[in-house]
Formats: sequence, C-alpha cells, structure tokens
Amino acid sequence: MTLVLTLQPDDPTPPYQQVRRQLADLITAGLLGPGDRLPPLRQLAGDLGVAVGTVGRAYRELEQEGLLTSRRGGGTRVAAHARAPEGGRRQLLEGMAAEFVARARTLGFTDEEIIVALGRQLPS
Amino acid sequence: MTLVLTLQPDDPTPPYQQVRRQLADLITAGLLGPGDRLPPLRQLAGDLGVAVGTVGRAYRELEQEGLLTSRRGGGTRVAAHARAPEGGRRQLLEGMAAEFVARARTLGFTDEEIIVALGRQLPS
DNA sequence: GGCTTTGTGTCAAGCCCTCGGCACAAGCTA
DNA sequence: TAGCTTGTGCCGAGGGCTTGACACAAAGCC
Repeated sequence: MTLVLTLQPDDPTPPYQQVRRQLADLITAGLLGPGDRLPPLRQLAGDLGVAVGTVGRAYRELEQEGLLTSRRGGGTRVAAHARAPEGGRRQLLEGMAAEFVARARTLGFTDEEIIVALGRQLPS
Repeated sequence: MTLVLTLQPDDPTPPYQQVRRQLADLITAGLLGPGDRLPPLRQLAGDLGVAVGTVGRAYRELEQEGLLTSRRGGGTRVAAHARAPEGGRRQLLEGMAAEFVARARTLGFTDEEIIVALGRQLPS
C-alpha cells in the first residue's frame, strides 16, 4: 500500500517525532507488517518537505527500538519481530479511546454528551 | 473550583503551549466562565515546576486572543466576552470525537472495533 | 565492473523554548 | 500611607530541533 504520512504545521510537536509516532502506530496497528518496505529517506523527506536528517532521525530511533531494520542501499523495512506483543493492536485502540474519553470528562462533558457526539461520527 | 492543570514531561509539546491549550479548552467548554480568576503566575509556575516566564507567556498569548484579561496587581481573569461563540462547547467535543474516529480509521480499525473499544470506556 | 540507490555521519548556522534572576509598575489591602 | 501581591519586561545562558550541504559505505541493478 501507499504509505500515508502527514505533517501538521501548526502542531508544535517536532516533525521527527510526528513521523516516528505515526510509523510506530502503523506497525502496532498491523497496517505495516514485517518485511514491508518504507519510503527511502530522500523521497519521504521530499514529500513531507523536511530535511533528510529529520526523517533519518525518525528511522534511526525506530530501529533502536527494534521496530525497523535499515541497511545502506537496501532501504528500511519493518523488522521481523516487530509484531505487536499479543494484542497490541487492541491495546492501541483502547488506549486511544480511554485518552479521548478522559479528556472529554475533564472538560466537564457528560457521558451522554460524549455518546451523542460519537453517534454523529459513527453509523451506529 | 480548583484548577486542574497538568504537564506531561514526556510530551515534546512546549510547556507554555500545553498550558495555553488546556486553559483555552477549559474556557471553551464552559468550566471557566467570564470573571473567573486564574492562579497567580508564580503559584501556577511553582505547582507545574516551570519558570514564571513560561506561564506568563501562556497568559499573555491568551490575552491577545481575547480570552483573558490581565492587570498588574489584579491578577488574571477570564475575559467578559470569552464565552464560546454559539455552541462552541458542542463544537469542541465534536471536534475531539471526529479527530479520534479519523485517527482510528486511518490506522485500519473498523467502525465496529471502535464502538467496542468505546463501550469499555462508557457505560452505554 | 560501473552506476545508481540508499542509509549514515558530520558540520555550522539559525531558530525556538526554557531557565533563573532581577527590576519595575500597577492594583489591592491593612 | 506603607507593604504586599501580581503581571510585565529584560537579560544571558543553555539545550533541543531543523536546515542545507557534503562525504562516505553498503546494497542493488545493468
């Protein structure tokens, strides 16, 4: 599949962190599996409008975490043992859901309001 | 009420941005209304473990947006005309919900999976 | 073998953010 | 009036991030 990575300019999060996080999530969610090849440094950097070193840093850190394997001339691929540890996919989604609900509650929204808002997004 | 502001150390977002966003959300959500007083600079800075100038910057930017009014010696309060423009409270929540659902979908989760995950967080 | 691709490393420069401290001005309070 | 509180401004120092450029090494391709 064609990798869809985006950068949000108004987001104060450093670009290399945005790339790093998105790739990690894609792997944990299973959209990127072991052996899948990532875009070359220069190509991804060009698409995102950032310097080569910026994307390089994201790749490097993910490799240090064991999620990617990089070889000169061979490109960067998802590591063989990068599969989420037993239900990581579900945990990722539930973490996102818990985070969203918690934030809404601290802002004073009731559970009913939250459910109504979600109903507009999901064909229940 | 006692203001509950928190800083996430592992979050690469600059502290002054975190404070600024949380306060803006609290006002939009209606938990902070016109005339409500915010903690003094030095107190909030001490609680969060940041420098005075850091919190000061958050206050200053929010004042420039018209959400706060600051006076030397008088403290900082929510501006009189700071109420969200007609349904801002609802829009805030729906924006959060839309963002959450969109992110989950781009990670390959089906609507059913999303609903199930939310069901664990909300007593439906 | 020769060329291209690709990841890695370095470097200087600049910008943004934070810190800690200090001084100052304006409002509030006793 | 006198003192405290509070927001504002400035400063130098330090750290993190990005940029742009260049060189290098290893793998793949013809």
